[in-house]
Formats: sequence, C-alpha cells, structure tokens
Amino acid sequence: MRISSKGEYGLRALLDLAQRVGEGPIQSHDIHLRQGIDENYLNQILILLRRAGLIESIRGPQGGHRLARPPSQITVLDALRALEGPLLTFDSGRDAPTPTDPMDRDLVREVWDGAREMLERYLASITLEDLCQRKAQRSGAMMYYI
Amino acid sequence: MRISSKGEYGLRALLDLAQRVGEGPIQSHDIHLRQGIDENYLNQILILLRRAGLIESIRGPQGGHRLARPPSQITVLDALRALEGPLLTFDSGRDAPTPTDPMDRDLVREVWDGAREMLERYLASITLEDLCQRKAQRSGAMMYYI
DNA sequence: GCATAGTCGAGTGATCCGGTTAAGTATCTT
DNA sequence: AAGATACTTAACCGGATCACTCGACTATGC
Repeated sequence: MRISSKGEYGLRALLDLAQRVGEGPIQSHDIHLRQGIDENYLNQILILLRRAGLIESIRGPQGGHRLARPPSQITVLDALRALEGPLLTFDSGRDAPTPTDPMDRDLVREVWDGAREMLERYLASITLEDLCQRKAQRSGAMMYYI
Repeated sequence: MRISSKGEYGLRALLDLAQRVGEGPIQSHDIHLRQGIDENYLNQILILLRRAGLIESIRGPQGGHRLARPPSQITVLDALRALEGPLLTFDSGRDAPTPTDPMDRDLVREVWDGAREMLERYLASITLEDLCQRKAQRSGAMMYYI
C-alpha cells in the first residue's frame, strides 16, 4: 500500500503556489525549476488540480497558475483526493464469490472504513497555510545562524 | 490508494482460524469453502502468513493450518504487514531530482509519516480476538429473532 | 508405497504508474 | 495580423503490480 509520487508532486506544487500567493500567476516552468519535477509530468498534475477546482490557470504569455482559494481553505485531503482518487478503497467491484459466511467480510471492511475515516480526518486537518507556517518557522530559526 | 484484496482475504483467513482455535488444524480447502476465496490464491496467502510467523502449517493427511499465537496476540497490523508489506510508503527509491528547494519535500513527507503512524496505531489496536468478539455479539443478538 | 494434503515457483492477462511525445488551443506582445 | 508563449489534451510506452492459474514437488499417515 503505497502513496504514488503524483500525490507528493502535486502537493509540492500546491505548496509552491501557496508560498507565492499574490505574486500573480506562477508558471509551471518555474515550479519545475524549484521543485525538480519533470515539466511534462507536472503539467499533467496541474491539470488534475485545476479540474478539482484547487487552482486556476491563465493561458498565454505571462500566464501561469494560482490557487483558487486561500491556502487556509485548501487541505491536504483536498489535494490527495484530486490526485489519487479515493483513499484506502478496497476493490468492491470484484465478483464477490458469495462466501458461506459473509459476516467475516463485513467485519474486515468495517476495520478499513474506520481506518479510512481516521486518515481522512487527519489529512483534512492540515491546510496549505499550516504547512507554509511550519516552513517559515524553520527557515526563521535558521536565520540566527547566518 | 487502495487496499489489495490480498489483505482482505488474508485477514478473513486469519479470522476463520481464530474462530476455530483448539479444533486442530484447519485445512485450506475448508477455509476456501467457508470464505469463498479461490483455493489456489488462498494457498499463496497462507504461505505469506506462515512466513510471517502468524500461522503454523501441518502437512500430510489431516494436516492444515492453525494460529501460531492466541487471537489476542495477533493484530490487524501484523496481518497487513505480512500480506501487503509496509503501509503507506512513498517511493523513496526514485532518482530524486534534487530540487532547488528540498524543504517542501520534507514537509510533505512529514505529513505522510504522521498519517502512517496514526494508521499503524489504529490497526495495531485491533486484535483477532476483538473481531471475534464483535462477531459473536452480533450473532448472539440475532438469536432473538429465531 | 501410495494416496493425501500442503508447499512452492513460474507464468499470465489486465491494470496502473511514471513519464514522454506530439499535436492543439488560448492569449499576450509587437 | 503574426508569432511567441504557455497551458491543454490525448495517445503512447516500458515496467511493475495484481489477482489468479498451473504444474510440479514434498512431507505425512495409513
């Protein structure tokens, strides 16, 4: 059970935008340079984020991308849902061989429903603003050493 | 991000064994009949559980499988780790394009470390015994309707 | 020693992931 | 209007994984 790199890249792109709110549209090329994400792949990820309504894209020269909402209104869960689809799904669409004792299956699924609920609550509690603040605190602390 | 059916099947097999502790070795064929899991696939899953030390297997006629520890000593986390490998991993083994700003990546990974830790704590808190009790309570409640 | 029953590994078609390529479309500057 | 810029979309690709399947092997009890 792994988290795809799409989730990581997309979240980092959002974080990159969140740190530059108010600077006008940010070009995907700049994100690529700062974050080291393949530019073509990054473009695909940005499309997912736009379709999910998390960012807005402006075409043409001087175009780019910006957050559609303030960083405090975008959670990590929003990002992951846009990028990876539903979290912790089981393959409900299997042929379902109608076991003699269907109760065990329900039991197992309840465990996972609980896990998913807990995970979603956690991810929904973290906003882009939180992460930016966390980062600012650290680079602030580093300033003392300069 | 999905949970493979291997995790579900394996946990159901363990649950099947847990409900028959003390009845001697349970054959994979019987588990297959009760749980509706493909017998060959189930055998592969049982091998994983055996290698992880969760069950013991007895060969020959009248052979079968049994839990290696009492149900109270086996958690859902034990099962999932045996069946699916580490939970919520990110692909750390990628080429890592050394971004200009490596901090964002660290930030994202901390979020996931937190998610994993929380998930593992939850899954480790549920034992096979817990699930058996939960099931017994429900079938007990149903008895009133007969 | 032979049938029974569990063990193991290789193979398979489908699907997905990470990434690439190439064409298309919208917008700004000149 | 022309052309450069920059985002959009679809198609494609090799490799990995998933859910199984198959066939051979090996240990055990009668």
